Amino acid sequence: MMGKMTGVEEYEQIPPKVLKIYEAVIGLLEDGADASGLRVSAITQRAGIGKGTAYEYFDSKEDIVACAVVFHIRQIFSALQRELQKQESFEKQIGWLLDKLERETFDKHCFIRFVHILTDHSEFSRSVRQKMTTEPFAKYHPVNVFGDILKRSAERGEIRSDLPVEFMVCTVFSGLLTYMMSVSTQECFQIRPEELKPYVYQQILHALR
Amino acid sequence: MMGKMTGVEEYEQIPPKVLKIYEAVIGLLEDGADASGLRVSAITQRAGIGKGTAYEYFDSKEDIVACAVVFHIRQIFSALQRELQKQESFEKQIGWLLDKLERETFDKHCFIRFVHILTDHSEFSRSVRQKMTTEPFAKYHPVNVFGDILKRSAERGEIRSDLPVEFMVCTVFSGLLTYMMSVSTQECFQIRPEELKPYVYQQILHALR
Amino acid sequence: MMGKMTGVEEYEQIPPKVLKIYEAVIGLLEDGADASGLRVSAITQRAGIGKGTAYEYFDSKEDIVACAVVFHIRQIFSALQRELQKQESFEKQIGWLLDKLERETFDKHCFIRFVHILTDHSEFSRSVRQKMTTEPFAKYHPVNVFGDILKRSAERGEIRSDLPVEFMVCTVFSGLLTYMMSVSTQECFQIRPEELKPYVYQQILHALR
Amino acid sequence: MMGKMTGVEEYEQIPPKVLKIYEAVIGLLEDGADASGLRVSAITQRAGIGKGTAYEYFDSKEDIVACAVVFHIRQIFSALQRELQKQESFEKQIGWLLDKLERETFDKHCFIRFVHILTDHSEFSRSVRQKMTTEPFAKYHPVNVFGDILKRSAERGEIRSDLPVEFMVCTVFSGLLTYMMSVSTQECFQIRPEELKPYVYQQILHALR
DNA sequence: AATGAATGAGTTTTCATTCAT
DNA sequence: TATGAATGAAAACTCATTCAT
Repeated sequence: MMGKMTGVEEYEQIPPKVLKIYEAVIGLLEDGADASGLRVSAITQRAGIGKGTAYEYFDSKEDIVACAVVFHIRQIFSALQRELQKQESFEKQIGWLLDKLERETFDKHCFIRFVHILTDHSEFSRSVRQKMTTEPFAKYHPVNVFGDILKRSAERGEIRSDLPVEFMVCTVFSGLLTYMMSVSTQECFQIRPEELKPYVYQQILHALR
Repeated sequence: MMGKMTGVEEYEQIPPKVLKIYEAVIGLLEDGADASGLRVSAITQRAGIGKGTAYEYFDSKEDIVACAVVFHIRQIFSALQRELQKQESFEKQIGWLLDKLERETFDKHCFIRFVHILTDHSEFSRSVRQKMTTEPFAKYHPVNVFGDILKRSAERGEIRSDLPVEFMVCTVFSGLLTYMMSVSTQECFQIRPEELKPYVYQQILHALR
Repeated sequence: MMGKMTGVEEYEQIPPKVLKIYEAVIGLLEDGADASGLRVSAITQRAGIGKGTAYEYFDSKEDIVACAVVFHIRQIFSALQRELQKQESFEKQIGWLLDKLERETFDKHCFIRFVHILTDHSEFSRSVRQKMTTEPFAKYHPVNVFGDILKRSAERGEIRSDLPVEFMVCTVFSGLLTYMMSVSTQECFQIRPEELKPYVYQQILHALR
Repeated sequence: MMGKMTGVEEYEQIPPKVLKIYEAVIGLLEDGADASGLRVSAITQRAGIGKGTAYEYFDSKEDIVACAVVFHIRQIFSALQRELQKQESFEKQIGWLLDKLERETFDKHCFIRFVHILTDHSEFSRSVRQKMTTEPFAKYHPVNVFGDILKRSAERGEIRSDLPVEFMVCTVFSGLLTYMMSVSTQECFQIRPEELKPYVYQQILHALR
């Protein structure tokens, strides 16, 4: 092989063993491990490959995890993009998003992970953020995915067009976050996600229309 | 000494060496380390104490870090509570908060860390959440601190009172977090926090009034 | 205080805290700890004294344990000596011994410990053996205790007098050992101590009469 | 590698590095260390392997030592079994044993170690005893090795057959141990092993015929 | 004389990384 | 290319001993 993985290769260019590694990392993260606590042996064992093989494709453990997370975020958001584009109106897009986040724990975790990566200042997050600015990732960057949706909705006149698109992205994020925080905090204060969903829905639409 | 530290002792009951440990942990986290990557030797060195001393007060490294984080969150939010109560109106409280988060990196990190702990599902966060539900922590629990503020504002008629207080807490949190995300996302699209601040301010007030 | 304990002081000269230490060590050994695995904190805690206090009386942990074991062996065998001397005949002495070892787990362990110390070649056993040759321990040395009994029995004509007393001591030891081994090995082959006792009794008497 | 070592694998299935570890442990024990005082670094250094390698095959230091001791006991006693079976009569077997124990310090230590393990009640001995009851160890279990010898002798009419075989095993063991004790007790009363040997020989035969 | 908090040297143990196969 | 046994540097953790009180 020529060079090592960067995490921003096109899907087709990713060797099958690397895909297995990515799946293993994400699986372990879903199971509650945290990024810096992952062990290479756990990853390769779950991936069903030899430990040495991981080092054929990556330079270090940190690299493995960062690439896997970048890959995962891209997968989820590119799928999200396709699905969102199928919805007819902005209202339906927001509704579909909230339903999706209610149904798919996997996507919810990915979204939360993305927010963490955007906000914290650990070395790990910094390196993931750096990878996410590299082409060809940019078009799947969550900020761009939502930005596109919003731009088109504004063009169609479904939402106001006097606000900078970046502000509107923040509004959507903030709404989704509110919703997901409420799910995670059910332990400490009692609201059920179903009750909250319509509030959030209204809040986002109200702010942008 | 009787038992080991739990992280929810009253400030006066915390031995001086333990305070040094807490300060060291927080200092290292502010410097960009992430919770599970901290080394006991780094902590005790920074605290200026012997390595064994840490184990006089705590059972394991995980415990040290979890207690320090719990202590820190409590310190920041109890101070925040005092300050917020000095503000005359809800509007001024939100304004003061945004200003504070812009000024004080320290508080900003604490806030972000708290939201991460509230939302992710790692073993570490779970243990911190568990500690935060233990008395006498509860009255400084961020959710309660903001809950109180919101309840009083609703009573004074400054904000609507038809929404569950928990939802309003989430709204405030996610608004603040969105603001803080903008700092990290400057890399990928250009919004400056100063520009976003008034928008977030409006959005929070708008959603709650 | 002048010098540190040697383990061969007369009972009256042993300070109360040292007696507590000895009891704690023996108690821990009875509970299944092995000599080199004992911890000073466990000993002083069980003794109900401060950790530093142990070092007022002893130079090191090894010293504490060796002195305690020497003390214990002496206590048990000096008590044994007194009791044996009350028995009228050699036959009754052997019978009483076997009954005692069946009843008193404590004494049994002491006896086994003594045999271990006589036979193994660890640094610890060497140091205990060395202490046991120091006056005023000698008169309670198990070999002498049994030697005296046997000499008197020979003088009274109860047992043969053509054998060196050392050989006869070995015969008694060997018989007792057979009995105690059978108790310990009940796990792997099925004999009950009660069944074996008469065999052992006969074996010893038979060999010496 | 699948699972960790248990100490009862067949000789051929034991990886070479594990054999080196076993040899190192036994060597260190022969040199006077006691089981719980062994250091992993001393073991691996003597074995000529990396420290981490020991943990590829075992879970803990305790495990390493227990497995090594079990292995050693089995080796010695299976060799002993072969040799004893070559002797024509029970008399010759006992004679050969005493000569062997006089000559071979190595075997003597193994024998003593075995008796200690059989009789004391430390956690370590308990775990070794437990391993020794596991197949395929059982057929080399010292009690069985001697039990077989005695059963055959009884069948050939060389020794009495009215005694339980287990009791006879204990008699042989305690006779041999008594002999070995004399070496250690030379310090306190003067019997030389050579003088004692014929006496022990007679005593064992006498008790069993 | 008695204490026990503090220590750090010395352990055990882990695990990313290498490299011979 | 793929492997996983072997490694050792670095980490967590222990605990005998000291010493200020």
